[in-house]
Amino acid sequence: MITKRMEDYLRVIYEILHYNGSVRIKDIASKLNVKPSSVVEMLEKLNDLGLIIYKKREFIKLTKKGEEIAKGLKIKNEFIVRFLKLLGVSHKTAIEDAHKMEHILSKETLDRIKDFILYVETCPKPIPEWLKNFRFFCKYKKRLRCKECY
Amino acid sequence: MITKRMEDYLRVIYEILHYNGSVRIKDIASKLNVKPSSVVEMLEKLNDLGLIIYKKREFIKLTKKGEEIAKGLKIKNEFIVRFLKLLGVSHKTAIEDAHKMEHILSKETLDRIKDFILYVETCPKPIPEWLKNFRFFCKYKKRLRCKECY
DNA sequence: AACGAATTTTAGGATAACCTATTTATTTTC
DNA sequence: GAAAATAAATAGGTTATCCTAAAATTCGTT
Repeated sequence: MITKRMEDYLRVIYEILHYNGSVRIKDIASKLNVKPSSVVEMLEKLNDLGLIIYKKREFIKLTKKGEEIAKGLKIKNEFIVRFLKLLGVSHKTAIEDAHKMEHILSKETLDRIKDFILYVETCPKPIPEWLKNFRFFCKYKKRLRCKECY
Repeated sequence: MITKRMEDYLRVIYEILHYNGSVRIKDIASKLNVKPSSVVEMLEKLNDLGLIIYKKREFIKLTKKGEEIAKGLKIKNEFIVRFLKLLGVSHKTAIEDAHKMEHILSKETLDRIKDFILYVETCPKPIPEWLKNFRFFCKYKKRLRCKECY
């Protein structure tokens, strides 16, 4: 069974790998705010589960399976961030909340989130009128007349 | 520090209390899919934190503080469920996902969710055109012309 | 009021995370 | 190339949550 925390580690390993070319234990530790010894412990588990290849004092690699999971999380995460930002959530908070949401949302909810993004982004206008009005509403708690529904 | 799991217990106690008038350990256990012995252990912790009043073989009561937390969770939960349903998520999934989301969402995201609900519900039409169109889009993956943006 | 069933409590363990302190290995610098 | 600095690994603990099995208590029925 892959736990939420294992997912966190996989995502972080994936990110560092793609940013740096290689992963060091202390980097994982600092990204996740844990001590290196905790990282080593988790690396052993992930290795035993066939999600990474970890041998003492050697470079860490993701296996096919591990990489797939990490990539899936990253994609999920990006959708959630985009969604929250459409909703008017700030960049910083969107990222924070997305990291928590990516572990727990059902496929169904995630599909609706994707649909929502696509719906907004396929609008002929750069930002749909209703979304502009919603943003205004968030800021001033006042509804603008909207052509469509009045 | 109140953990997510403590929050789960508080919410369940609150719900059973308002549904039944009194709470029994086995009911909490079955709602949370744990064994009664685990419940007892948690009740002791919640009691020590001043969130409930629990004495062996007596009725369980929520303290002021415990009740506030539980009520807060319930309200959060209800907002999230409403929001997910606006997005087209099914009732069952909305409830499941909301129970997970209620522990983790930031105030900011929750505020945007509340705004979204209010924005939709204060529309002069019972369902805004764009939302109707979005629902259609979810189902058929096809955009309807929308007056406002074309 | 007593017996059996249901419920609650206790005792003793398990697991997944985390930690600190220490040891071992590698890398850098003189 | 050896000492100092950095990084990684190990050993031994902690905490939150869960469990099973057994003991204690209460409840419901006769």
